[in-house]
Amino acid sequence: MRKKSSAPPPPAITEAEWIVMRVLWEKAPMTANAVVAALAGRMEWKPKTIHTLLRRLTDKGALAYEKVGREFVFTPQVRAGDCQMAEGRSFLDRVFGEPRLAPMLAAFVEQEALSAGEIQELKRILDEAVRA
Amino acid sequence: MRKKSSAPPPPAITEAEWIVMRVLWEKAPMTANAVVAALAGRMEWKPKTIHTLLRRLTDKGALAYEKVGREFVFTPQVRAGDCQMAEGRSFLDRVFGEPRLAPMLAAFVEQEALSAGEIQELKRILDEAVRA
DNA sequence: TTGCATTTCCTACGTCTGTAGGAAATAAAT
DNA sequence: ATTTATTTCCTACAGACGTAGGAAATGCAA
Repeated sequence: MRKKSSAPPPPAITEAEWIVMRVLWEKAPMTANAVVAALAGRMEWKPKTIHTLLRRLTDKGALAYEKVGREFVFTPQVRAGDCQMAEGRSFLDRVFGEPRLAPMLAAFVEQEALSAGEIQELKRILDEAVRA
Repeated sequence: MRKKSSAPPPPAITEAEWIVMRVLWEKAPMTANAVVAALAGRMEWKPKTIHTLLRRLTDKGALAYEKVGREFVFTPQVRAGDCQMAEGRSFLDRVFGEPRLAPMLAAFVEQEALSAGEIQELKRILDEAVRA
């Protein structure tokens, strides 16, 4: 049972920062260079850019580092799920005026943005939620 | 059957702009002053601020005005649903790395962020989507 | 037609974000 | 102990955004 997270609200993460957080959440602990390597090709970012993002994320408490040799090894200090929820609620508020999922789902349905397969998948997720 | 919107992608709308768009989508056509009045109390915005937002929204094509007497009467040029979908996909991409709803729903479930009532509501929405 | 009150138009400014460069520090090699 | 290669630290800068002020225009009243 995931904790209900009444802890301090996770820091706001910007678009570019989400990209580096995702690699960290997947493979941390990682050195700066490992992050650069993981993003090479996928992103057209100079290493300096990634270093800046790592520093900013560290400044805002989303990451912490430990010095190993002369390199820093970064580890997330916030859970992906917590950040996703915080962003999700803020998104729902901004775009739908309330923090519930229903209006968003309704909008997707209304716009015929869901395939039959995805509808099944969503139902399955909800069924398991009830059963849990 | 809502159109599938293959039209030009709706312009990006910022946080503050969403607030004014929501009142416009609800009660347009409206004069600038009507918008100011509608937001008075709810927002701590000076009228000038709202005027700026109306101008920026007009500049980016989200609104259009018609001159009536010496006032402008504003009307949305984009549908709420289209903007919500565009924002939604961009949000899902940014935060979950893919534009599907499933990971977001799974995150809400995982974080126990859904009441039993809301789960029922979501299921109902999906059931009607199938039946449509 | 001349003021006047109201609206719109243009300008501003600090912060955040994406994107990165150069300087300084420091571990490793010789 | 020096040199050198690598890492980190500090600085930068343009564009977007929140927030708004002052100037200019334009209907309306007298």
